[in-house]
Amino acid sequence: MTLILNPVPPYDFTLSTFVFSSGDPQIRRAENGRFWQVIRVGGKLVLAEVTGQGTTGNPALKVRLGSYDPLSSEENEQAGNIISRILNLNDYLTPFYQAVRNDPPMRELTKRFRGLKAPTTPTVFEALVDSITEQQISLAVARTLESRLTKLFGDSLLVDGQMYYAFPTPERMASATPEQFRSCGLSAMKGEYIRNAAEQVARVELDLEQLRNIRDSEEIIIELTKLKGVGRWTAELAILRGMHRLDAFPADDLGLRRAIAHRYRINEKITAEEARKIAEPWGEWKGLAAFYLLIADQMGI
DNA sequence: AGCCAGGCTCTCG
DNA sequence: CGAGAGCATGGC
Repeated sequence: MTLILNPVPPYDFTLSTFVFSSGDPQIRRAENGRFWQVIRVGGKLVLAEVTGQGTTGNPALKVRLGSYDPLSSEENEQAGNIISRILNLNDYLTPFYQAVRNDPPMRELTKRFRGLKAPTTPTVFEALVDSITEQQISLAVARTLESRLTKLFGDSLLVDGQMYYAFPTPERMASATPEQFRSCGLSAMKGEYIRNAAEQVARVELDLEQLRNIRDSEEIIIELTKLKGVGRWTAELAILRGMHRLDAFPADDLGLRRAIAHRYRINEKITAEEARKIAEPWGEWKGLAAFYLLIADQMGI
C-alpha cells in the first residue's frame, strides 16, 4: 500500500532525515534517499518506508506501508498522519527564519539548511527514555544502549525476511528487571529511572501524552522533573524531541554549547548561562535553532 | 591505559 | 546548603 504526503514547503526530505543516517537499520534509518521505521497504527505494527519526491519548494513524499495484515483505508490514513507528525511535515518554517534573520551566524545556517524540519519521536515516552539513556555518556555509546533496549523489549515485525523493532511499550519496560537493563549496558540507576517512569505511565499515574496540552513548556518541565532521574536537561530534551516544543532549549547540553561556541567563533567552552544569552534573540524558536546547530555540528559544518 | 563523554542523585561536612 | 563521589560503556 502506498500513500502520497504533501509537506508544507519549504521542506528538504534528505536533510530532514539526515539525523537518522547513522541509525540502526532494524529500528530507524535514513539511507539513499529512503527513510524507514516501524510505527504503531492502532494495535498493528507497520513498517513505513518513505522516499522523497519533488523539490524543496514543491515537495512530496511517497510512503510504502508493510504489515502482517492488510490495512483498512482508515488505518492507511492514520499511518499517513503518524508519518506526517513524526516528520512534522506541516511545520511552517518561515517565521523561524524571520526570527533569526538579524543574527548573522543563525541566518547563514538557516540559509544553508532551508527546508530542515526537526523530527519527533512517535511517543513522548520514547523521547523521555532516550533522554535518560543519553545522560552523561557520549552519544555514540547512548545510541548503542538505545538499540539494545529496543531489541530486547520492543515488539518485532518481519517484513521481506527482515526483522524490525518498534520502541518498547511502557507496560513492557515497567516489568523489566534490573538485570535486563544492566545487560543492555545501562547503569543500575538509569535502569530504575526508566522502569519507574514506565510504571507510572503504564498505570496512568502519569499521562505523558496529555502533558502536550499544557500551554507553557516551563510547566511541563516542572512536571517531568518530578520523576526520579529527570533533571532540567532531560526534561527539555524530552519535550523538544517528543512534543516538538520548539522553544525548549537545553542550555546545559554539552554538545549544544560546543556547537554554539563553534558557530559564534568563541575559542573556549561556554557556560549554560552564556548559551542562554546567545539564544535570547531566537525567542520562541530556541529549540529549533538548537536543532539546526546540532545538525551542523554533526555534519562537521 | 586511562580519561572522558549531551547528568543526576545521594552523601557528607 | 555546596561540593564531591559514583555510575556505565566505547572511542580516542
